[in-house]
Amino acid sequence: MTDQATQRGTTKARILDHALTLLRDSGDAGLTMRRLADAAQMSLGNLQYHYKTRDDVLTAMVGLHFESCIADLDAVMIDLKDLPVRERAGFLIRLGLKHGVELTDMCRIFRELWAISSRNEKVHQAMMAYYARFSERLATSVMDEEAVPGLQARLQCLMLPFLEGYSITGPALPMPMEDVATMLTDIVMNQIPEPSGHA
Amino acid sequence: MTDQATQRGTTKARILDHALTLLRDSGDAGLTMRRLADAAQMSLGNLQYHYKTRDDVLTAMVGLHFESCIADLDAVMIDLKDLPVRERAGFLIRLGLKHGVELTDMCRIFRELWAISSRNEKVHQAMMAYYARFSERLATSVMDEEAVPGLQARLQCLMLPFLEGYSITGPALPMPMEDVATMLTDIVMNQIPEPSGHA
DNA sequence: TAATGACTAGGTCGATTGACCTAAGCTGTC
DNA sequence: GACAGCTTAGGTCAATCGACCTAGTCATTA
Repeated sequence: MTDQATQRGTTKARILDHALTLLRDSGDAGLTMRRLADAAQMSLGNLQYHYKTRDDVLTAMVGLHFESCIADLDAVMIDLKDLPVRERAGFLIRLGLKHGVELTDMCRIFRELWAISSRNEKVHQAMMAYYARFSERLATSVMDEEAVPGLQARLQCLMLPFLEGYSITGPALPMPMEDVATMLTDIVMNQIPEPSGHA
Repeated sequence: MTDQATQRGTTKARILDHALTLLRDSGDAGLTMRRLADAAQMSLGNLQYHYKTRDDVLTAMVGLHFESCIADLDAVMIDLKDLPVRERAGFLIRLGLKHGVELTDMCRIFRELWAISSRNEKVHQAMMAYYARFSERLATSVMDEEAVPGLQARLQCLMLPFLEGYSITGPALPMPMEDVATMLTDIVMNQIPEPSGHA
């Protein structure tokens, strides 16, 4: 079962991978079982062997996408460990803001999921749980100790909404991304009562 | 043509109104010509008399929704004219944050439009133009004169992304809305070099 | 009176959908 | 060799879709 166990994971992952691509490119309505089977180069029957209904595909896909997002953040954090606080915050903020300017794949998928989540309680719960985990890691990757009570929570409430909102409204704003990044970094540093922060 | 002129506007508005409701409740895929005709209590033929294709409905709907959003803001601004800056900012921020907590109809529609806009250039352009107008009014309704060069732009880049992002991530954040409102109000006031700001 | 705009009620068309089904082939494990 | 898991290739089913069409009604306008 060694090969099969690998294949099992691979096939399902392949399906979900193509499902995400379809969702990104053609939206909720564009993600049909037939198109998905075509994209994943398998028969419809086989697709339905792995995922009985379209809804099963949807929920599994959400899980995969969130996991990969958090994994992305973890991967970046490794390189940032030893940087000073301001550098680290600035780097993470710039990374987040870029999604809006370039309209990342990840970003397109999130837009679809936001729409789906307002009509699908299961997806909505999954997204909120993901955002909670994600913003927590974001905050701790800026400051891993609690210098002031409630600092982590404040950083979460500051960065997560801003970054997500910028991914939608970024192109409509009157300042270049770099200036926005500096502004937000200043604001974040102002929350931290350290010699690194200014006035 | 007096009656007809009124009716013409009324009928189209009625169609778009029901279209927005359908979009909000059942998403992009749920908004079909037949369902729309049913919802608006008219024949499919008549609906197609007013809007030849589904795409015509979509684009017209986007325009209507944006106009009504800006009109909403204008209506609120009238009552806020004479309040002190901090009160005004706080009121507007709380108003914006509420959309996320309660998941307003307006908010649901925006989520659908975000998804559509990433696959429809026309809708995307319309949304960016709207956001630019909206954030401008938001900024001027906090501070109508430019106390410092670039202040308006900074307020726009601060408030719009945050409020829109909060409408998605709000329920996942570890602080109650009221505290987030206070934090954001403080940050906004810190941008304004006035005796009203602190520290 | 003739024309026009708004509207109803119905039908047709090809195309697509999700769900479900069957019969068969393949490849490892027990 | 039996069995389980994975896969293909096809089919059926009722339902829905957007677009297009026609024939007719009714009120207002010119």
